[in-house]
Amino acid sequence: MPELPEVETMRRGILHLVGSRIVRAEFPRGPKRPISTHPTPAAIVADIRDGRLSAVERFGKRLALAITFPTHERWLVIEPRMTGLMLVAAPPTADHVRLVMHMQQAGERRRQPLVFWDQRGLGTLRLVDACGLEQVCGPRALGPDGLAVTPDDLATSLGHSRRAIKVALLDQHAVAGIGNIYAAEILHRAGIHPRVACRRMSRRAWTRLADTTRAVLAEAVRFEGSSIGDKLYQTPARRPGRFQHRHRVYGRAGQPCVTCRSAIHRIVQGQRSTFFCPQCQPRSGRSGG
DNA sequence: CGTTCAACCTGGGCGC
DNA sequence: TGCGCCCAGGTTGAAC
Repeated sequence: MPELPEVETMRRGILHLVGSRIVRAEFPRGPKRPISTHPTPAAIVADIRDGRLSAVERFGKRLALAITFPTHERWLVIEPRMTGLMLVAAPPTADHVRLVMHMQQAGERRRQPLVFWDQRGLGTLRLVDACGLEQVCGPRALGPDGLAVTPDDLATSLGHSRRAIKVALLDQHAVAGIGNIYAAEILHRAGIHPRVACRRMSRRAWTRLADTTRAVLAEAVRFEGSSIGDKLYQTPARRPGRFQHRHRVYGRAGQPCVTCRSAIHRIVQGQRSTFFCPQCQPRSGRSGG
């Protein structure tokens, strides 16, 4: 579920814990199968204990918690994948709680749990040093962040690609943070057909796409992400996001386009659903407004 | 280079 | 009620 806006909302929702100490951490017994971690859960628990949360960063769809000690620093890199959530409120179910960090602010007695919850368990946790962070979240691993991507970034990395633009937008090496929902919403607002080959994109189209990408993602952050059918995704305080009310194409196959009233189409690209309006998103150029 | 498929998982919705 | 199937916001690696 979580794409850039959802992960950014997670980041903001736990920022108030910066400065607090990890008194204790645990991987609960509940889940049937363990999630993927590196190193082992036991090693992570031992290595983050008594560390101080000194920063919360986001790299594309990944969250990175800086944990500092008197002598060194570690980063806990969290990849929520489909159903992972960071929570400071009571989790939806007890049996999908993957990691609990008991946080304590300096001079306070009260402990506050910071939870990673993941129903499907496809999420991953990695505890790395600064060098490891570079490998996992640095520019060799991820392209420019979706909130800051420029026309030049896109034209340079994708301008010669034969891939369909929708598929390319999901490539985290090209732009970091876009997933299936926002790829559809961005292309609709930019008036670009999802099957257009990257190499056929004009300079104007790259500009429109980069500008729209930043705008849509920033707006989705303001609305705290998308909670489809109020199901899984919620903010750390367990509020649903509100950007789903502004979706124009995602999940709307057969329904009228909000701008031109013609029916939204659903196709499959790279084994994933793509939603678009054939009227507003012509294969070449731009028809209407 | 690019595409396709399977795999990793749980759970909701649907048709029968 | 139950079963089988399809679907889902992501990523990876192997095969072609």
